[in-house]
This record gives sequence, C-alpha cells and structure tokens, in this order.
Amino acid sequence: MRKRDTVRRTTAKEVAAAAGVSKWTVIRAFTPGSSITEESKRRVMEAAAALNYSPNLLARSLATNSTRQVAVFVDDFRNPQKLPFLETLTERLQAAGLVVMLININNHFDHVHALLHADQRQVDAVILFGTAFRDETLADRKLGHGMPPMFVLARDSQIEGVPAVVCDAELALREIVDHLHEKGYRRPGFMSGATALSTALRRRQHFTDFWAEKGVDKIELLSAEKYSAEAGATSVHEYLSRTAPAERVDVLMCENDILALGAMDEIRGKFGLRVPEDIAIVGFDNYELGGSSAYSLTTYEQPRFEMVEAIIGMIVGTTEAETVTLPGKMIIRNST
Amino acid sequence: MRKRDTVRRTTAKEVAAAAGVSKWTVIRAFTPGSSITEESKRRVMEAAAALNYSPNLLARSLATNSTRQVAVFVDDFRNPQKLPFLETLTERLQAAGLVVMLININNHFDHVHALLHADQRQVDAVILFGTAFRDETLADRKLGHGMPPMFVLARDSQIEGVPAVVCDAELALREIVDHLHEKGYRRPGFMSGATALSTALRRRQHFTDFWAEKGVDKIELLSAEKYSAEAGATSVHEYLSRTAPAERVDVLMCENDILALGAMDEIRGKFGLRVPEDIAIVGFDNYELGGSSAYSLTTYEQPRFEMVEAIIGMIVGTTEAETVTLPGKMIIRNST
DNA sequence: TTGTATGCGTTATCAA
DNA sequence: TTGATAACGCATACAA
Repeated sequence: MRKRDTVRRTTAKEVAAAAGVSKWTVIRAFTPGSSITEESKRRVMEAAAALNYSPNLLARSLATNSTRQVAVFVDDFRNPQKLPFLETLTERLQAAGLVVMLININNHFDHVHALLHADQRQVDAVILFGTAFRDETLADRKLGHGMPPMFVLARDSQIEGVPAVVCDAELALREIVDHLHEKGYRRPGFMSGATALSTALRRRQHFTDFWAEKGVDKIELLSAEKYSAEAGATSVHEYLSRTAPAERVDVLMCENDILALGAMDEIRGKFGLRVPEDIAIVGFDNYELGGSSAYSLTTYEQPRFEMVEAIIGMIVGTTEAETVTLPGKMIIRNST
Repeated sequence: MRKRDTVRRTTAKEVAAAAGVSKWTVIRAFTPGSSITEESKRRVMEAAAALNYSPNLLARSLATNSTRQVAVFVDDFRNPQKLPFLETLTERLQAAGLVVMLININNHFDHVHALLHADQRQVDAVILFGTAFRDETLADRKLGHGMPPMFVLARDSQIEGVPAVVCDAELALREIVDHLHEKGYRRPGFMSGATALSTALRRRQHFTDFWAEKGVDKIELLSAEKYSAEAGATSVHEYLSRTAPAERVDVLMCENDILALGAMDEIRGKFGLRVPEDIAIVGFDNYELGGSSAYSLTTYEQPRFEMVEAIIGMIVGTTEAETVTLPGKMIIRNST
C-alpha cells in the first residue's frame, strides 16, 4: 500500500505547544459548548490554522465509540433506480454529519460477511438496500447481539427488530389496478423479477386481489428471475412465443421499470406489436428514461426524499424505530 | 444517535483472560505470520469463537495508520454509467481488502470540504470519479501536503502529481470518425456536455482534428451544458429549430449515451425525423439501454474492468503511479 | 476555566 | 515463544 506523504497530520498536542496551552484546552476549542475563554479559544484557533490542524476522526471514533459512518449494503447494481437513491442518501446523510460506506454484496462477500465486517469497523448503522437478501440469514441469532442497528430501505423487512421504510405497495397497486380497469383492460398479466422475495410476492398478491375485487380472476404470471432489461425481454419473449394472439394479456404490469423497458422493446421490436394498443405496459419506479418519448411508460414513483428522510430519522433518532410506509405517486403516460 | 445494543464488543483482553494467556498472544493468534505455538493459537481461537471476538478495525487503524478505506468522490449521479463502475470498483476493492466511502460532491459539500474530511478520516486513498471537479482548486497548495494520495478515474487529470486512468480518447475518436466517414457521412456535429472541462474539450478536439484529416472542416458544435437526457433533448431541439433541413448535420456525435438517447428521442419524437436516415447518432459509454431495439445506439465502450484494475494497482502499488490510457471498444449498431 | 490522570483496543518494539 | 512497556490521538472524569 502506498504511503501518504511523509508529513504527518498535526495533533492537538502540537497545537497546544504552539499556543502555549495544554492539549485538553485544544480539544475544548474544537468541542462546541465546552467551557473555555474566548481568549484561549482564539489563541488555539490561530495556532491550529497556522499548523493546519483538524481533529483526527479515527481517534475520536475510538474514544467516543461512534464512527458516524453508515454502511449501505447493495446487491443489485443493474437497477438504475439505485443511483438516484444513492445520491439522495449520501447527500442527506452527509448533511446530518454521517458518511456512507458502500458495500457490494455478492457471492464473494455475502451479507453475513458484510455485516461482520461493518461491525468490526464499528459503523453506527447498516442500511439494507438491496433486493436479494435472505431475511433468515440476517435474523440468525449469532448476529443478533452487539451488531450495529439495521434498517431496510425500499423493501419489506421480515426480520425481527429490523424496521423498514417502504413505499405503500397496497395503495400503489390499488391505484394502478383502478387505472387499468378504468382504461378497459380485462386480461392482466404480472411479471415478477425474483419470485422468492416476500416484497415481490406481496406486490403480486395485491395486484391479484384488486383485480379479483373487480371480478377478474385470471392473472397471467410471468417470471423474469432477475431484474434487468434483458431478463424482461426474455421473459416476455417466451410468453408471446407460446401464447396465441387471442389468448394474450392486454396489459402487462412489470415489477420495475427496467423489466418493463426490456419487455416493451421485445414486444415492439421483435414481435411488431403496438404498445398500448396490442399490449399495454406498466412499470414501477419512474426511472428517467421511461419518461422519454421512445417509451412513455406508465409507472409509479416511490417517494424517494421522504423515504430517505424517514430512514435517517430512524438512524439518528433516539426512540425505538418502527416500519414506515409512505405513499407514492402514479405516473400515467402513453403505455397504458 | 441511536446506540448499539448494550453488549459491547469483546476485546482481546477478555479473550486473553478466557484463554489464560496475555492479550498480546491473542493479537498474535490473529496476526498471520507471527510467531506463536499451535497450542496457544488453538486455545485463543477457541476462546475467541466462544466469546464471538474479532479484532476492532478502528483501533487497528489508529495503531497502524492505515484504515484500508478508499474515498470515492462522485458528483454526477445522473449518468447511469456510474452504477456499473461503482459495482466493479466496490467489488474489486473489497477483494483487495479495501472498502469504499462514497462521497457525494455537491454545492453543500464541495470537493475541498470532502478532501479535508477524507483526510480527517485517514482514508488510504481518494478516487476522483466525477465530471465537474475543478482541477485548480484541488491543486491548491494548502491541499498539497499530508493529504491522502489522489487518483482520477475516467477523466483526464491536470493536477500535478495526481495520475489518472482513462479510456484512450484519441483512439476512440479516430475509430468513430473512421466509421462515420466510411458510412458516407460528411456533415458532422458534436454535442458536448460541459464545455469547460478539459476532457470534454479534448474529445471534441480529436473529433474535429480527425474530420479535418479527411477534408471536413466544418463541425457543428452543440452544447448541452449538463449530462442528462433532458439536456440532450433541449440542446438538439434548439439546434433543429433554428436550422433549415438542408443545412442540418447528417450525423451527431454526443459526448455520452445519456445525451445521445435524449437527443434521439427529441429527433424522432418531436421532429418526426428518422435515425440514422435523416440524422445518425453516436454516443459514448455503451449504457445498457442504448443497446435496446428502441435505440440501437452506436457507441463506444470504456474498458471498465481494466480501468478499475489499473486504479487499484495504483492504490496498492508501491511504485510511483503514472497516468494510464487504455483502449476501449467500438460498438456499431443501427443508429449510424 | 484549566490542567492531570486514565481509558478506548489495537500494534510496534524490546526484554525475558 | 511470550509477556511487558509504549504509542496511536482523542475524550471523559476529576481535581486544582
């Protein structure tokens, strides 16, 4: 590992010597609200400026037992929706004096390893911001005690004592189904990404339930296995290939925008069908490109800012955190 | 700030007591290559497992003067290309035993603040992975000494002593211009995102130079100011509105895919023109969605894996790092 | 208000 | 090989 310049960081001790006070007075000058005379503070600050001193956060963390670092676990970098969320997360956390450790959860470094590692680094909190976490492994009792507080973002949490911040799926699906029904669609289909996930199952269940309320019991279920444009295309390709035109769905709801865009490409490009005349498409997330005239995708926007604020409130809050469900916004465009 | 469970992490001292050895022996058991008997190690490891001990990385960092944390500065979350790069970066850094601190550079927290902060946290290195850094401010002498080593990813570096890893722009633009010329285009345009950036200027310069070599001296220059689909659309809209059809470019090269996709939407959607028949489009980055049949965008792919490996090599390397230029790959699709 | 002693949990160095 | 002493830079508690 390359070494930083030989110049060491100046310490409180050195500033103290320069200012002619004890090092504890230097500490006080840098501790808001501590008792110190104006004169002492001024002299310390002058010496500090001259020596280019600033407190060593590492040492502070060791002494205070708080790093002001938050680990964010991500496992799904294919979903471009992650990016605006990461932007908002980092921005708001930084504003709160916290900094993000971005942890890539994958086969080589799974969430159990990651959690152990985050604990070793003494992070103040862990945000689970992925799709494919298996709740059971995190609920493992070995991990139960002494670990940093965990929170789930944009997904359900089945883990005891681990609250989540989610977009209200029931409300979202109700609005979507209402809209589709009103538009006259009657043969709905649902494409899910990861069928093993409780969040995915829940959305699908709401979709089915609300259609049932309207007297539509037959829901075509497609499974893309993953969340990518390619997976969406493959899944719809397989479906259209094996289904006679008269039997096909008239509207396909995809679990997220990326699946929807992939499906749309395949439907129009490879099969020469029209959207929404032959098959209408609905996504979820309101990814920027879905709004382009090339797609004009009807979708549902998660309340990103509110969600991020909520999870930060949980992290910096002092009271016991509880799962929060926030309403999103229906975005109707030309694909339905 | 919420406190972690009252259960404190077990320390080497406690393990030592349980195993009946001194705490230094415990440390040795966890230090590969240190001299310790098999028997001692076994007893320590047993006690450690029973007590659920693992070394505190914070304390280690303070003692060794190395945090094994790398700060990554990002200022441009609109470009989806950031996501795969972040994925590769985190994955490869983690494999090297390093972890990413993701820093959002914006108006409230500029790169000078961020650098000072990263220094306070004693990060082992800083990766500049944005578009709009102003080189001058980072070259400021106040920041010159004692700061962590800095490296620039996917952009030129004008900063003395700060090496960069970039995709070979000269090669890329040569291949692109060759391709376009071969296809018969003769009235080229270039849309840049941020005209103030040296990297942007360089690409444009190569584009102009290579066309000049082929006897084409007139290059239409568009400026989108920012890097977003919307900015690309607005820019091309303004251009087409003020330019008579006969005067228009026959091919428009955009500085990145997002600009290109935005421009393409506008050209086809609002102006009813065909791509590539009326205007051909070229992007840069090979963003996944550009490959969809809705766009089928001709573009240029940066050698992401090689670039990441190169920058990690610089970080963990012992010899003086020098700017590395790597060849990318031309991706020809139907938009040209 | 200011200075002193002690602790945070490791690593580095030396002596046994 | 093992134990002991010092150091990393700051914060907390207490005494002056």
